[in-house]
Amino acid sequence: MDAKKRRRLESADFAVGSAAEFLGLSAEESALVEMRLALSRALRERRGEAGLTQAAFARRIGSSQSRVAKMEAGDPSVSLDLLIRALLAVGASRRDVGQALARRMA
Amino acid sequence: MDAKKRRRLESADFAVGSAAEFLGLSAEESALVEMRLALSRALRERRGEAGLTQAAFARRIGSSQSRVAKMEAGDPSVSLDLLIRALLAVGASRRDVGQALARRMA
DNA sequence: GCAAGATATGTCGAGTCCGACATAATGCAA
DNA sequence: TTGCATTATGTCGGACTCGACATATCTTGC
Repeated sequence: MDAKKRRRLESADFAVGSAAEFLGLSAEESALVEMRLALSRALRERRGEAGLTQAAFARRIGSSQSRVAKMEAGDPSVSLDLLIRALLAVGASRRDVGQALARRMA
Repeated sequence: MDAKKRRRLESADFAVGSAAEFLGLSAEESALVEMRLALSRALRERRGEAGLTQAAFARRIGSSQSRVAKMEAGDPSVSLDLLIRALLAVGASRRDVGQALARRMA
């Protein structure tokens, strides 16, 4: 997989416009990045609504505060797997995850 | 994460009824298994429609026939990450992935 | 029933991702 | 400001997933 080689990309802020084109990402690569960001946002929202701190949430899912911070930051060291597990842990359904994953930027 | 310890579960066939309850999986765990299976099915469908053998598809995405077989079998050694990348590689959109992931068994 | 193509299963070294820890930055009430 | 809670960033050892290879088990046409 070609994407593998270019893995450690900055997760980017999208401060103005799509950073994807700027960085020369393929359609597949940018779809992956967008998915990660979309799930990140969903996770932060849900954790907030649940009134949990990152540390409290980390304890609840058997992880650490730093990793939760990275999840929510869309850090490239965080897999979609982990994000999805975390979402399920805050009560998201399979359907919720599917929607979150497909949702476009605000 | 508690799921971690019980990781290497058989991916199960669901020959009759939900194997999830039988195996004593938590809601979260079975949601993950179901997602993996749902993506597996979507991948096999799309590859079929594209008229590709597992080997041909593997070459196309820079992987191996055996791993593609495992992807389609819902093997626990295959991450959701990989399945999603594979789906994108056969032309699925982010939306397609979201739908596939949420779709219930036939 | 055989052969050949396709798919499935088992294993392994290499590289990735995870939780943990340390520490820095940010926020926010007193 | 100062102090305390929360969130962000950097780094590691070890667990996990990857592609690859070997081999076994289907399929399908003959």
